[in-house]
Amino acid sequence: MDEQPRLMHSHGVGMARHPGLAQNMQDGTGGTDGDGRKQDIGDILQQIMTITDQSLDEAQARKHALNCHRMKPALFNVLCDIKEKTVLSIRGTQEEEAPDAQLMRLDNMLLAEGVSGPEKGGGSAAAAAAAAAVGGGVGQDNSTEHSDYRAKLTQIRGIYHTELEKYEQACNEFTTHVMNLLREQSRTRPISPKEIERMVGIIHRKFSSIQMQLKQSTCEAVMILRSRFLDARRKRRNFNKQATEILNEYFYSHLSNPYPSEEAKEELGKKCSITVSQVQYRAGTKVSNWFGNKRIRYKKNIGKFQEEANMYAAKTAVSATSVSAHGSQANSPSTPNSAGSAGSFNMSNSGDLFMSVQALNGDSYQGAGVGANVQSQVDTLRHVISQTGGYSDSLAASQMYSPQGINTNGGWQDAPTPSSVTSPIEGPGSVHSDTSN
DNA sequence: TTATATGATTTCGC
DNA sequence: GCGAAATCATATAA
Repeated sequence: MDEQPRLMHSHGVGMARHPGLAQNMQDGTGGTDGDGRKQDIGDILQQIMTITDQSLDEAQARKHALNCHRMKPALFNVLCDIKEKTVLSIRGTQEEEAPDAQLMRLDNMLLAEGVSGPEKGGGSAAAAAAAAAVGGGVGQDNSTEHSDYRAKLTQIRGIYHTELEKYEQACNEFTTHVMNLLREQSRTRPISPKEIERMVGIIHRKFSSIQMQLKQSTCEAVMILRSRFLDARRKRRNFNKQATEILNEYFYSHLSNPYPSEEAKEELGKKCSITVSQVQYRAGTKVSNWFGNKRIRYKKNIGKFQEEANMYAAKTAVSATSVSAHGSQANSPSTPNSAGSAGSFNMSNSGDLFMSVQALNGDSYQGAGVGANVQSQVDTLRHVISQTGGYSDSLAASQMYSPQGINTNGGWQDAPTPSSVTSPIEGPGSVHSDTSN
């Protein structure tokens, strides 16, 4: 019976430090002196220790009696305190873990990919970017694959949310169950609220590790989906007819210097509806590719492109003439400039045209006062004229189209001076009409 | 199925 | 970093 004081003291916990227990003991009928208290506690402990040796009925009866004992809450308080100060504190230090960076990364990724967070029309910016990358080209294929991508992403999103919900529900159910169980058990063994709390924490950690696995596999699924669609970007797709025409028009009307500036490339890209991938491509890269290929292939086999050149030259000349006939002095709205005008890259304003025609009869078309688009018009007109045999004498002395712009070294004159859409030649005397716009 | 056309990529020089 | 040239890969026509 002297086990109890030893127990108390061995854990550094004395009765005096437990107001509840002290109170109970003072208020109780078990006596107010120290011996009486020791006897009382000792009895209870003895009964607890011997409870397993008794028969079931007897044990039940004893259990009930113990449960109803006036000293029980006080004793449990003490035991809880001891537990907390020993086992739980040790376990607690071991279980404390740093904030999960991995989980945060996964969460951020899922958010960025449009899997978690608010739904934005079937995908996030990343999804749109990936889808844009997929399309690359023009037209229906793009939207088809885009929607295909979005559909698959939505599917992943759906599965993810369903599973997440399931896990959360299971977690809540299990937590409630365990809490009820512990509360129930707390009637027969000392369980502090802190211990219950800790247990809940453990359950949540376990479930969050399951959730992490779910997030990880979702991320993997999205990555696979994305890479599959991004691989499709590499797949060659022909530009549509309209896009090729726009590019060709620009090329042949800037034949002496077919090097569009970054601005011009972007503009052309827009006009051609060539979507540039935000993932890998810089804007205008597709246009750059096209011009790079075109220059090389044109130079390699000028004869083959003769007919095409004639066609576009004639087309451009006709446009220029019609513009001229209107007698407009201001910049035409159809002037392809950096301000983003619509329409094809045809001839510019009549003033420029007039000057260019004049220049054709002289030595130079790059003199002071020559406005934007002069070069393109000159290119075009020279070509047309050379084909029709007109201006033979005066033009024979100047640069003829055959091949226009390519010098003896096989390179383009002025190349690779970048030019804007509006002003292909940026010679010393040229006027930048694009900046005026 | 083959040839050709064409968009994309890589390599190299400047 | 840009462009030329070579090359790859694939779409399309024959």
